[in-house]
Amino acid sequence: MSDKPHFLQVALDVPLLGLFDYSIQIEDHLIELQDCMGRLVWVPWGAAQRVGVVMGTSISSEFELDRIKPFGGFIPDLIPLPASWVKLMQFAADYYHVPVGALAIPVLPKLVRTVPTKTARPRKSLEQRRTAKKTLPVGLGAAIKKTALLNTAQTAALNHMIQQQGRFSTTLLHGVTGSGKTEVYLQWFEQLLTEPGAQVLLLVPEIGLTPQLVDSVAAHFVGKRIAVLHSGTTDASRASDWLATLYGDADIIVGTRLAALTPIKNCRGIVVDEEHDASYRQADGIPYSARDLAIVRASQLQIPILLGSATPSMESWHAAQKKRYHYLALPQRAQGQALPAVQLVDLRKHKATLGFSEPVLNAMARYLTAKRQVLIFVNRRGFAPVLSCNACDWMSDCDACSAHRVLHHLSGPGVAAGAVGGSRRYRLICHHCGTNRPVPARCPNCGNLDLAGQGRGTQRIEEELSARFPNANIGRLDRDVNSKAGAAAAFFSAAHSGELDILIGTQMLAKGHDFHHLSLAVVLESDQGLFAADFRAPERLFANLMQVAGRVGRHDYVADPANPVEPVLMVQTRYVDHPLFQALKKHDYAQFAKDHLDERQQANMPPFSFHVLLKAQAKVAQEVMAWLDAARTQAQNIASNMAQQAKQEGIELKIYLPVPMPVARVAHLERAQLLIESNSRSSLHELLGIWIPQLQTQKSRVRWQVEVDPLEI
DNA sequence: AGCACGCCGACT
DNA sequence: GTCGGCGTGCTC
Repeated sequence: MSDKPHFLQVALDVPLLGLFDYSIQIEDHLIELQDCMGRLVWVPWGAAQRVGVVMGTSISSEFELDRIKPFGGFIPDLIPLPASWVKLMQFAADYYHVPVGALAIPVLPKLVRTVPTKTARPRKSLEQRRTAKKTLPVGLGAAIKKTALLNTAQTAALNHMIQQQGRFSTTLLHGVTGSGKTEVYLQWFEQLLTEPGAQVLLLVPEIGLTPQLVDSVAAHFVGKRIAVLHSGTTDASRASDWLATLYGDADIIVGTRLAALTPIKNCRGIVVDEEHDASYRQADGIPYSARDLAIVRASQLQIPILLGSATPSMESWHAAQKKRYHYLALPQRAQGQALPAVQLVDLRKHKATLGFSEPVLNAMARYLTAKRQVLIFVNRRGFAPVLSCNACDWMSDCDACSAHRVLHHLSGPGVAAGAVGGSRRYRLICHHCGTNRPVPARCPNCGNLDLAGQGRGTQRIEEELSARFPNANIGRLDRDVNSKAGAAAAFFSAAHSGELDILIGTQMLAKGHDFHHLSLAVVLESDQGLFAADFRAPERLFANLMQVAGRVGRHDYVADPANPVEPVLMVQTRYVDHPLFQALKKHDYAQFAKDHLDERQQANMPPFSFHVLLKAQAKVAQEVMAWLDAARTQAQNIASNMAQQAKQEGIELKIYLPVPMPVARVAHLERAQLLIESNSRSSLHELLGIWIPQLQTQKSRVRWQVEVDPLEI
């Protein structure tokens, strides 16, 4: 045999770009070098051991040979991850300019990315985990299965998707809430799954909030095996569902953003539900867009992908207008129900007391009397956004962040009467760093006893409404409720059974759920979305409002002349004439999108340009700004070197001045950012390819991160 | 990011 | 006398 050297190029979850070479004695492992591709390995890393993925193999290395260590071993009982997956990861790493391992490793189940040691052998081998759980959640049986009849638009959409089979295409399915997008997904999947060994991928924003979608999948697919992938499952079930996906044991894979990166044996079609949803992008850790990577994946695999939304992202809408995506509309609700009427309540004419205007209160009373549910949409959790002193200018500022600490009720409902100051029933919590403090008995600044919460959040609305409507059964859903085990489920079950009369909640209440008893939805305030600094704020506001509208009156509404309680969405605003609200009134997404895209084009904003954001943080603000200034100079130099050829092609690179982030200080760290805008995506990437390595070589206390296609700027 | 090594304050 | 603070430097 040969004694030629052999090397594995391994991706590790470390903040260093590139792959790491390790030597391997292939004879010892009875393996051909090329068969190592995609395998999970463990390797020595400094003093520790880590799990990595083999992204490449070689018989030579650029690294100093005497510093190359032998790799530790293969993760046992595991087939290699597919070549198509390796390719996807490589693309994603190049595109987002991040280490491959930083993307690929964290999405592996913990039980798979554990270094096997002699002392702590895993309790079960991966092979046992894969085979033991033969019964993935399987379709629930013939009694439940009913294939709904499709209306004309749904049938057209389904036929279109079936025609795409076996080639890459992106289709935008634009349908209002209740228009039956899910049924199109399911019947399309059913077609795809008739091919032996085929698998399909369904991406959803947040599984916990869309259990009804998962239920309909289970109900629809009798005898099919479903894998569910999201961060909320136990390690064991995450591992077995992941393995089922990799080995082709699962037919349908339903998951959140991380499922976009999961290895799948034979994926034949992808659906991204609610494609506009920010949770596909929002990141703790590496910022990537699961929706965009799903499209890349489809293109690499030459399979069709379907993006569904009632309020498509401006990017997708624009792509559909430019015919890069197919466009399909489901213009009506599947059962022909009307969309709720939208009433704008002019806050300049109707003064709001405790947040509620007279017309809204009257309507609430009327709907409650008629035994219909009422939903109140509030965009702040907690009791009051800030506690302040009535005698001086003290406010409950967080000492670690440039933000107020939010006044929170400690425990559930129960009206907390009396003074807030010193009460043990309240806490001050910073929503940025999480610090949690008691409420001072007196003003820390002047000693005054009169401390009061300013503004209102979900908890205060709940309390005030229970005083106004003492006979109403009120339930609340926000992140605080959702974080308590079982609390969200209890809320939804009470809401669905009709036990609750008033539902109060933040965004998460507007997602996915179908409330049969609900006829009135109220949005208390939304105007900050109209004039926010973030250019995407109107898009988010419109999507939220449409989503709230979609909760209302989705079920058979029987007109009763004695009780006129038709489905209604009421929005309180000071800007009734704003085009956004006028479009909302007509449920006219296309009108909103046109207006808003025109604005984007005027301002040269995405999707008419591309963004890259350099974010930096350190303890001292000047240090951050100085570092960003230096980084900016470097970027300008790189850009001017690129400029000559670029100019001929009309390429522009605009490097903005660094600015502090909207919340400048979080957890004692000062944060600022630098935006680069270009009409050429490839020029931005060329710039990053030179810039990032330069930034990495200079050592500094400043922590930084580059974000490609940032969602918020 | 971890994790070591390294040189200065309040404790059994 | 040492436990431990986190600054700095390295990882194929």
